[in-house]
Amino acid sequence: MNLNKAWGILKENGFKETTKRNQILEIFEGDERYLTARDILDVMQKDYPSMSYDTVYRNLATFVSLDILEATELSGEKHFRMHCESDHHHHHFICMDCGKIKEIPLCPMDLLGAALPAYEIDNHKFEIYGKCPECK
Amino acid sequence: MNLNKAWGILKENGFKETTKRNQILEIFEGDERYLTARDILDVMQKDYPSMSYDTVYRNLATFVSLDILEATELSGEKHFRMHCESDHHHHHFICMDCGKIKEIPLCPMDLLGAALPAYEIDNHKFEIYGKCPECK
DNA sequence: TTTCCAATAAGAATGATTACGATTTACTTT
DNA sequence: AAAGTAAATCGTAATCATTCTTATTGGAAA
Repeated sequence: MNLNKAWGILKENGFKETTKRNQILEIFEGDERYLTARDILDVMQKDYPSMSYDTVYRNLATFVSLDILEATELSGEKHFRMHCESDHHHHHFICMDCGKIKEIPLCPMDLLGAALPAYEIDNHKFEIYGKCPECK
Repeated sequence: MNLNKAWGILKENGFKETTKRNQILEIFEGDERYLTARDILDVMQKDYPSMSYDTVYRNLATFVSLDILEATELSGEKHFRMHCESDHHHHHFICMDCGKIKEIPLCPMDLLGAALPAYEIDNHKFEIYGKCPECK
């Protein structure tokens, strides 16, 4: 996901182009790690000392709802990153040192198939945690 | 996991037998759902109006560290339940309505095998969320 | 340019969790 | 059984992430 595509989605859905919104997206475009709301605020406040948490959280929620960002909960805190470009469903290895991810092309749900008849499956989470080759 | 086994582990590790601790364990023994710290406190305060959060959280952390309870984070809150009896590694389907679980006997990590060479894998999470047959 | 409504700022509120000094309790030793 | 000791608990306050509220600002349409 890049800035242009993100703005396309936002415009399609009637969201206004604001400087704050743009800078939040720029931060994510330039960082492949999972970031917290605080991470974003810290960067933003260098340029906008009056930046508020509310603006960060509100926009992060907007971006996630439009599939511009993807979110996961790591050690009790919500983390965000640009939504993957790859069009097919996949999962992530997450480096707990640097926060970078590696795509895992397969999904365990494929194998489960009809292993859970009578169950309504709404969602699933599969994540692998550890250290990437660079951090090891 | 039952009360006796839990107390065996606790005694082995030098923990004292207290009434509060015992009642927390009894609650988990009698409930197969994932419960929050608040759930525990609410039940306990009927018998012990002075019960404090500190006691709940401290004991939950103790129990998890001794593998008496297992924990997971559901919609931003830590949830706990008795550690499964089954000796082999498995995962869970979790009903988001009633909180009950169903064991999934297979683990996606088996398939990944050597798909992540050079990566240090410390941990993984695989959970399926939805509605169980009773709640559907 | 003016107007309208979304977007933001500022700060208070909330909810979960942790921390801490004072007190009580369980277990050990006498 | 009584006393000693360290663990466990209480009561309360602090902290952290997140959300809410109200007034103000800013983007874009008329």
